[in-house]
Amino acid sequence: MDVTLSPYQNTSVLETTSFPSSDVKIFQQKSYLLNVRKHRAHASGIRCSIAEHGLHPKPKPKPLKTGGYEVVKKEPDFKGSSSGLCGQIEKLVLCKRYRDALETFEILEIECQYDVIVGKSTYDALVDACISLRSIRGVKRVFSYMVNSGFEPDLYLRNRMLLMHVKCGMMIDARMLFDEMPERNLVSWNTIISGLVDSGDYMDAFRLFLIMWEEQSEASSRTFATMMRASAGLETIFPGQQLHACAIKMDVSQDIFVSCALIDMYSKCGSIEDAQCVFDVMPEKTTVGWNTIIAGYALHGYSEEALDLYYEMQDSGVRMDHFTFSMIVRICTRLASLEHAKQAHAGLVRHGFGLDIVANTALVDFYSKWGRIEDARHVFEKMPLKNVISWNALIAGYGNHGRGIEALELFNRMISERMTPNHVTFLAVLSACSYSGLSDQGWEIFETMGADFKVKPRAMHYACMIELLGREGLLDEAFALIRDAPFKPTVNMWAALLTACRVHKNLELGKFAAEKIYGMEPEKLSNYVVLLNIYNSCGKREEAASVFHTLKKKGLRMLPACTWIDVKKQQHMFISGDKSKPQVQIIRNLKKLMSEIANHGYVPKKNSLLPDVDEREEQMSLYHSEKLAVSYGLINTTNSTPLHLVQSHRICDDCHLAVKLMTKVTGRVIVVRDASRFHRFEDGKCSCGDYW
DNA sequence: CTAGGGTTAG
Repeated sequence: MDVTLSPYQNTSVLETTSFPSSDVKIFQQKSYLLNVRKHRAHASGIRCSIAEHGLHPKPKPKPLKTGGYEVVKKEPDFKGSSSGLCGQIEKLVLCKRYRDALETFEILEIECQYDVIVGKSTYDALVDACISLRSIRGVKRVFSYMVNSGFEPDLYLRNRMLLMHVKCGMMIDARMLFDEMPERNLVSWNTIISGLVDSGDYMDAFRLFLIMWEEQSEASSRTFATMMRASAGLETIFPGQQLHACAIKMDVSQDIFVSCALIDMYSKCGSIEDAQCVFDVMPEKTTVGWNTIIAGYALHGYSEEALDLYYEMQDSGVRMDHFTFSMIVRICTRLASLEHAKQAHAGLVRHGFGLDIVANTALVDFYSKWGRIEDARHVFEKMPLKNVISWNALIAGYGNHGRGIEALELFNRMISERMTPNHVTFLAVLSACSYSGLSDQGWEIFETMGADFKVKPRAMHYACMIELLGREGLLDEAFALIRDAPFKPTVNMWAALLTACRVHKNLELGKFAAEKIYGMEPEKLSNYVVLLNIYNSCGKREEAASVFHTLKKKGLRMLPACTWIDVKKQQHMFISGDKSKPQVQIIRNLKKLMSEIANHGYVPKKNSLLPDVDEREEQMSLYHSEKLAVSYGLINTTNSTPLHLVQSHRICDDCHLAVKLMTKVTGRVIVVRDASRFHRFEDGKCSCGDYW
């Protein structure tokens, strides 16, 4: 069967299902929103209908930040020698030369002590400089100068000082400043609340909001936009709904910022339907609005729909920005869609975002995940600015391609370029060592990362080391690492051990690991299958029957194994065991291929010891979805085209061997993303080093 | 009088 992918189909198995679609819940939310809309229509009848016809007045343009930095008349710097320094600072800030501005301030500070009275407009400029540079040192110096020189700030300047602390993440000082303010206005409240949200203290944000609501009984659209972010952070829909209702009562729900924040809140709290409703009634669909709803669909695993929305956005004539392209590249990464990604890459450059760090990092990730590590490298080297995420993406790319030496070289280059590695960097480096069998280097890094780089090994780093040991067949050592870990072993650690047991055929320890995993994630289908297969392999019929019984009782259903392949910009899905008529040509070609690879040493492998997918029929392996997909891809593309497959399950031993040899006889590159990792097959070899 | 708000990458 060769189906063009229809909406939702590709998401059922592959994507996360963290948002169970409880019909009742959605129904309630929809009716809630319906009421909300009625309420709004009632509250502002005429405006509403104007809005729905797209005639809603545009929001006022933001006033430009230029001007307003004139020297304060009554308080110029009065010691002759330093006069002009303040004016200089203000001018430097206007030219965005923030570092120079702070340096000039330092001169003023050291040479004139507190004799120079710095005016309000200069402080204002210094606040901008500190915020732009995120300079904690700068904040402390500017603030202490103000206090020590006896300058008495007014409410405006106090708010600016508060903002300066908030934006630099100095929330303890900001809280003190806020508490000590002789008077506060709405701006003060909004500023401190947005700081709390930025630092992830969503509950505190709500507490302060409630105090503000009761004490001042006021709030603006800005307050709601910020509070929606707090609700989104809580990932619970109820508070957000309450705020939505308040926003409607205050007649700010149509505000462009509030609308976007609402879309984001609803999608992050699990209701893409409500997010869509808010998007539908947005008076003016801005770039950010589109971006937010696209991000929402992507978050829920509806990658196809997200891509459709992106093309709709394109047609609507709205300007696309670096946010848009970054997201689209990431969506393409999940869809394995080289064509769409290439177009997005072109669009990115055409629209003038070719230097954007986030979008380029997404591209590095895309190219390296889809077997084009040289392209990833090219994008990376052309980036004028790189951050730790960019480095991590490329290092992980080399690791996944089984090119550990290059990954280590990059890591060293990163250190020499004074980029600080983080825990993700070490994950990439350690797994690169593991994939390439660089066990000495891996151990050295694992043992020194805490002391040398202040990154304590976490569970995932342990899992990497367990895999490293597992590859070498050192199962007892791997088990010891789990037992002696300074924290409770995680599922990932046991899973790494289980993989090692599967590859090295250690049933006893494998059974132990599988039981542990089963105990920790009793709702996950694949764990039942693994356990079931292991019991069957051990001949433990009774245990197997009991697992099967529990599975039935919980209503979990075995899903068929699926593979998707991109051919000529279309995605096609194949299901294991499908023998329907349109397959005839695919099967014929497959049989021909199988006999060809037999000449290169192919011997069918028996069912692997612990497959992820239930296999009841012995001779079914010819009909495995990955073989069907490869056969289809080979028939329908030209000789040099690489094939890209995504599949719901871990590739089996037999398919892995078969695909390896197929790349040898056909000269193709075949890239497979399976449930556990990435395989790049070329010339009879696989990047995973035959361990997965 | 000024100031405070929404979306992206490993």
